[in-house]
Amino acid sequence: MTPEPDADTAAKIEPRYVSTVQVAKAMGVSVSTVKRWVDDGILPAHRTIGGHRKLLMSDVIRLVREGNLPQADLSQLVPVPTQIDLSDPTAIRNQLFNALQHADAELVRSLIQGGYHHGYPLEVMADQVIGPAMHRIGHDWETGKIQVFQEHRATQTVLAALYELRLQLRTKVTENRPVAIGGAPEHDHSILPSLLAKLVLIDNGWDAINLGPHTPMSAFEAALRTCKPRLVWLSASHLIDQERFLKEYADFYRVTVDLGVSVAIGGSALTNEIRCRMPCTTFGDGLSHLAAFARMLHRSPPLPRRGRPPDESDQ
Amino acid sequence: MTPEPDADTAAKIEPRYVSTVQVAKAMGVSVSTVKRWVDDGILPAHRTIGGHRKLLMSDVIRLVREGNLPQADLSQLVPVPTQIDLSDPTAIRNQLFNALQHADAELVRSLIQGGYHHGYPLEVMADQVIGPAMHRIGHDWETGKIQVFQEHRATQTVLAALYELRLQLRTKVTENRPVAIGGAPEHDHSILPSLLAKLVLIDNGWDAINLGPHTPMSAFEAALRTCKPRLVWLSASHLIDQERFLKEYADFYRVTVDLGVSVAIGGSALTNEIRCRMPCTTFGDGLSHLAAFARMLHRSPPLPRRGRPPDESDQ
DNA sequence: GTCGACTCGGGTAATTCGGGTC
DNA sequence: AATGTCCGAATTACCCGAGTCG
Repeated sequence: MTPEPDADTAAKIEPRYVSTVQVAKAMGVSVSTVKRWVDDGILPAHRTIGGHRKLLMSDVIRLVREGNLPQADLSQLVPVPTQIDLSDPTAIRNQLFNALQHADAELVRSLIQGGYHHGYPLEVMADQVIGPAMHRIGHDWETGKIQVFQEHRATQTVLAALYELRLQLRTKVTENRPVAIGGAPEHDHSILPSLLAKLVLIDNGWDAINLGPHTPMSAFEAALRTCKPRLVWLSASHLIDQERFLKEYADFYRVTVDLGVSVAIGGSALTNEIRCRMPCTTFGDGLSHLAAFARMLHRSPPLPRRGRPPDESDQ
Repeated sequence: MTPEPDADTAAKIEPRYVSTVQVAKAMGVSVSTVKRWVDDGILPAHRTIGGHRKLLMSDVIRLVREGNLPQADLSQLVPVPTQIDLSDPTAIRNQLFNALQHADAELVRSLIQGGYHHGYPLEVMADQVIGPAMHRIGHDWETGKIQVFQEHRATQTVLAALYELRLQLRTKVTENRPVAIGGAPEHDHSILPSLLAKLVLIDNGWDAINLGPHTPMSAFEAALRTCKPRLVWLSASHLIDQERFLKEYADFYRVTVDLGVSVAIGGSALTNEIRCRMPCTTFGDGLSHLAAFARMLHRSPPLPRRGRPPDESDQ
């Protein structure tokens, strides 16, 4: 894995270098083999001062094409077999929107995975690419520009691409990943926001359990007691009965305080009016907030449980 | 305590490539035979620079399932870490149920993929393993034995495993695959049945488009006209307003007849009483029916369109 | 400056290749 | 005609202490 391509700024990407291990995995051979190929001059490589090999992606691609490994898993290295523009999130978003309109699943996959592997953090992909594209799809549907089935098909296409991307996230070897639980509230049947939240958390070193859409607050509460998470996310895109939701949420939040669990809420359904009535640890307009909060929390000790002073043995 | 997950979480990259010896062992033939098959073009393979053959797993799976080789056990190729019993679907189902109860995602993945690669067709896995296991989860939830969130978590776990399995299906060459479209009707929010139908169709050589849950019949109709499928599947697990559904379905069915599209319906919500009132090309109690019907249809010419004799220019 | 993760070497063991033969 | 087996040579994979990276 690349040693943390930090997530603050993601707008500038240079010619991308990869390590021997990455190439080995992509081509299905061992690291020793890649090193030997480099040493034998088959595969050009630059060296760092300390002697580490740094391979230019284009060189790897060339070897893969000239050699006979066309279907090597270059999705980790070369997201784009065709010509797509990854220069900035807005460009990706527009291409994604078009690809979704034309139901080009292959292109959707390339754009989402390409953007991620190109260096954009997952939360940026979610907030600035996938979210807006899907929102525009939804808008065009409401205004009659596209049909219902196209919206459904687009959702399914993105879903498939995201589950494929999930397999490529950097799952750090460091065990003891803190647990997070989340989902969408009752009567909210949107799938993507909560799945994206899960992926973002996984990408940030968490062990995220997604309860999926249409999950009543009572179920969150039960999951809380069973799974002992440090964080709960709630992604609300549609609310049927606001008052009832707020009431149940209030009960739920009391439990999280008792258990010392942080609560992160978000979603387009949470208007200013509503969020003012929702106590929580953090609110975010997008998954970038969630990611930042999760990173912060990951380095902090658990919240103290109410009614019990912090134990000396903590920390 | 935690249900004892496997030693180190399988953060390892799925071996997309396998060697000739691995294939030979899995298929019960000798290495030379595999090499000859590769050289004769029967089995596609790529070579490393040094000349070693690297076989793509999906190619192997495809060969095994097309040419019906005896006792090919591809589960040897799939890393099955723990000792699991693949001897018969019932055993897998029970293990799957337990794994879902304990939220052992890794084991769920191994069971589903292991069963498929062990030789059970996808429709068998769906009808005799996944379906019953999820049904039992649902039953235990209704009777209060397990909690809501466990049911949700189980669904999400299976979902992830299925999307991963999807990448291993014989999605080989783009050889004029006939198009199928399907989904769940309005107010039916179950995800798995329709996804399983999609996977079964893909595995049987179709190009399946899943519109997902909660899709109104009008959307099916629009998709029909746009995508020109040869087959439509409708998976109904929950019906809110039966009469309205039947009425809208009747309208929809008329369109399918006009367009010469076959209609396959199924799902636990379609009781005898209801199905008697639903005209369709075929009804199935499970995906085995759908698979058989799809295979039959794949070898047949398209249905004639009503009111117009088959045109020579039809493709 | 500490630290964990990654990479480099190089040596050795294990696979795989190709061809020829049963 | 199709497989299975045996061989030396070439290729690849595994191992591990030391050094590098961020």
